[in-house]
Amino acid sequence: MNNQAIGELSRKTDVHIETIRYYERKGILPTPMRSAAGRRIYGDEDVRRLNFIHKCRGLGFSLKEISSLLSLVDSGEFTCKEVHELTTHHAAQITEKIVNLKKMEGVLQEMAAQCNQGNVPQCPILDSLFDA
Amino acid sequence: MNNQAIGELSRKTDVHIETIRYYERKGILPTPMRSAAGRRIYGDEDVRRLNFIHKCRGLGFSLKEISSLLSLVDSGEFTCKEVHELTTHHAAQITEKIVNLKKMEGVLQEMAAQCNQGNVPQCPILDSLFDA
DNA sequence: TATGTATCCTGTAGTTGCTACAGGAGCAAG
DNA sequence: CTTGCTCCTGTAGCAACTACAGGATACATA
Repeated sequence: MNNQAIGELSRKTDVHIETIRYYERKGILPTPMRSAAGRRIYGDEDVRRLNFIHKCRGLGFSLKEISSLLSLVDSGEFTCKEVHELTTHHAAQITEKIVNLKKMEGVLQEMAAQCNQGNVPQCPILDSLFDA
Repeated sequence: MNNQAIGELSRKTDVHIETIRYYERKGILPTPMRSAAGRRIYGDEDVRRLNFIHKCRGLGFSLKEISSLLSLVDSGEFTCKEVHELTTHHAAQITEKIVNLKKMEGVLQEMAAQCNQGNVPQCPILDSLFDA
């Protein structure tokens, strides 16, 4: 189909209408054709591209990173190596986030374990948070 | 010390001056006394409170959550049980984040492993991202 | 006393990735 | 012809800051 309104694109890709327009403003989706009345008209290529963006977002890529990937694709001059680098770099960032969150998790669990959950206004969790 | 300027509070707590003023605007730090010339004056209690906030932020608590904790403390009517609940709830959220990030990490590593990193304009990573 | 520079003030705008209107216009069916 | 859905633009809000601009004050040194 090459004559889809924004609502249909939205349903097909599971991306909110306002998010689609946002992506357009941000230059990550191309400015589409318009109907006589000024409504956006999309084709299958847009579905494909938006699915790509959606999938990347789901993997935690920033819009900037997605832009880079799409620029590579659009230029047609990408190499597999470049894409691999962007991907592994991103994976490393995620790994780092995981490490940090695990540290937090550990501290929180440790604090919670100190606590007898009593009904008294005294709490080892707060104590340890207030200790500089 | 009970006559500290914002810069000193900042140095003691490792919180940026503008962040301190931001916390004040947000109502998470009390509006401080002012000098004759209108400069903020802080005491040791502020150092303690800001350290608490800073530590909580480092553990991934939102300002809203920190507000709740501080309200409990300020009211003096908290129980250890309440604090324990807030803490374990937050820990559970972090655990969830970790789970999600690990999924992402797995997918990314899998994709990257598919790739031979060649110098050709063809890439299994992109292929799998474009496939809906 | 003059001067320099460090610190402080307010207020506003930018960041990221959206989401949520308000207020208006078009389209399709009964 | 009217009802209700979809679409349009433009603006403002969220979190949690950060980064100025443009001005006032404080303190040390010459």
